[in-house]
Amino acid sequence: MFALVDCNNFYVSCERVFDASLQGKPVVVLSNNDGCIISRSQEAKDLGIKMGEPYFKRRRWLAEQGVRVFSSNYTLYGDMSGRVMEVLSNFTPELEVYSVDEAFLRLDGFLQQDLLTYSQTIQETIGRGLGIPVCVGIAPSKTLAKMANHLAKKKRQQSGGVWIISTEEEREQALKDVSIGDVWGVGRQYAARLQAAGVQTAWDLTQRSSDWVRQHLGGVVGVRLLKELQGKPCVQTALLQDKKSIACTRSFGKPVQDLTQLQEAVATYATRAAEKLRRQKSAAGAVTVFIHTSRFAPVEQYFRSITLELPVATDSTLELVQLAVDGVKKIFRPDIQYAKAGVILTELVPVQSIQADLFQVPTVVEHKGLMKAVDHINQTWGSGTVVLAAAGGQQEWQMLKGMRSRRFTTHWNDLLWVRC
DNA sequence: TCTGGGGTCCTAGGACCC
DNA sequence: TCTGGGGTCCTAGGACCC
Repeated sequence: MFALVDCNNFYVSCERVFDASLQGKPVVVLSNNDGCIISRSQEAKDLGIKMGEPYFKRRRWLAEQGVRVFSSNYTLYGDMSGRVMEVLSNFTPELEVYSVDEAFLRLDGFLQQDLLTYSQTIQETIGRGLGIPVCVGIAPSKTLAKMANHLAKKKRQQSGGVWIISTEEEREQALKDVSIGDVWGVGRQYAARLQAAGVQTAWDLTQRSSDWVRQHLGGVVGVRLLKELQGKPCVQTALLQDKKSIACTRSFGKPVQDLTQLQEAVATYATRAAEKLRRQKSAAGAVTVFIHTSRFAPVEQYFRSITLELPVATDSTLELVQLAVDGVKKIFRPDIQYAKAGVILTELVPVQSIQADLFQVPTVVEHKGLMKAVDHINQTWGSGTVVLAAAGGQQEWQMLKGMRSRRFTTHWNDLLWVRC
């Protein structure tokens, strides 16, 4: 059996841990740059606020309703996520962290009744220890465990936040209770196509033949989904593995026209991406840089990107920043109002197995000591304590995040501020 | 005025090889 | 009239997830 443990309204719940006055109130957390609403407390959902709504459209209304609004504080959420996962790891020999707020636990050899009390213990332990409410779904496959978790949330009153699918009858009932668009792996496009073909619920899908599903649902992906719904596990999630690409992309706080400013932004993003790269002990063989206008603005649209290959893979911030800055110069066109830029590192390889050049010391080696020192300083004193001059000083393009809470658990100076 | 960011996998088709 | 068989690699695009 698999359990899926999923934190409720995760970002809002994190904010509530550090501010008791948020309990019982409508609260929302915004995406980067204060763009969209991406986490809502139950009270906010009850007010009719939708996932992904642009903040600016709702701003005044939210204020009128007394909704508490936060810019996103990913440093805090990431740290809280790590603590939740550590607690969960005590409950299973096999924990698969699936996303920032959810994880699969392998639970073999339990009786039905034991599963229920075990789930409640998990809920209580995380609730008491960390102040984060969670729901638990349990079933014989990951897709069904996702479905069970969905039902646990949907029928919170009845379920207490735990839902178990173990018997044939329970499986059939669950499949009939969940519409096809709510199935894990069925997005908007497929949902529309399936509904048009007469498939309304998960149960309807399981009544179709394997060949039919293969034709109508993305080939082998659909067939795997079908088996999972039948209770035969075959979906592998392997998110604990190293990333195959690493990106840092951001919208600007206000439009940018100036090449120097674009280069500063891109240098900053390349620095962040390089930090992530070194954390997983990889080196990049190629760097992609892009810049573009706002697709919502009624101006001439301009989308450009360039991919630069490295002769020898590297994890050096110095080299990656240089490449990114050179790249943006090549695709830059003046008189354009840029809204967003990004850096994507690809062709990642383990730093141990870099294909070296015969006549040159790889920068992975040459800059190793420097990078180690920089990472150490930034980890100890907070990211951004030391940066390259190429990242600029004023950073006028910085995204908006005026309503961010303090990074209570990770930043020494943020904590000090609270104490003072 | 103001609309996020970061990933994965699969498929089809083209180019190329023997 | 009739024009093989088997394979790899790469890329773009489309779908999905949180």
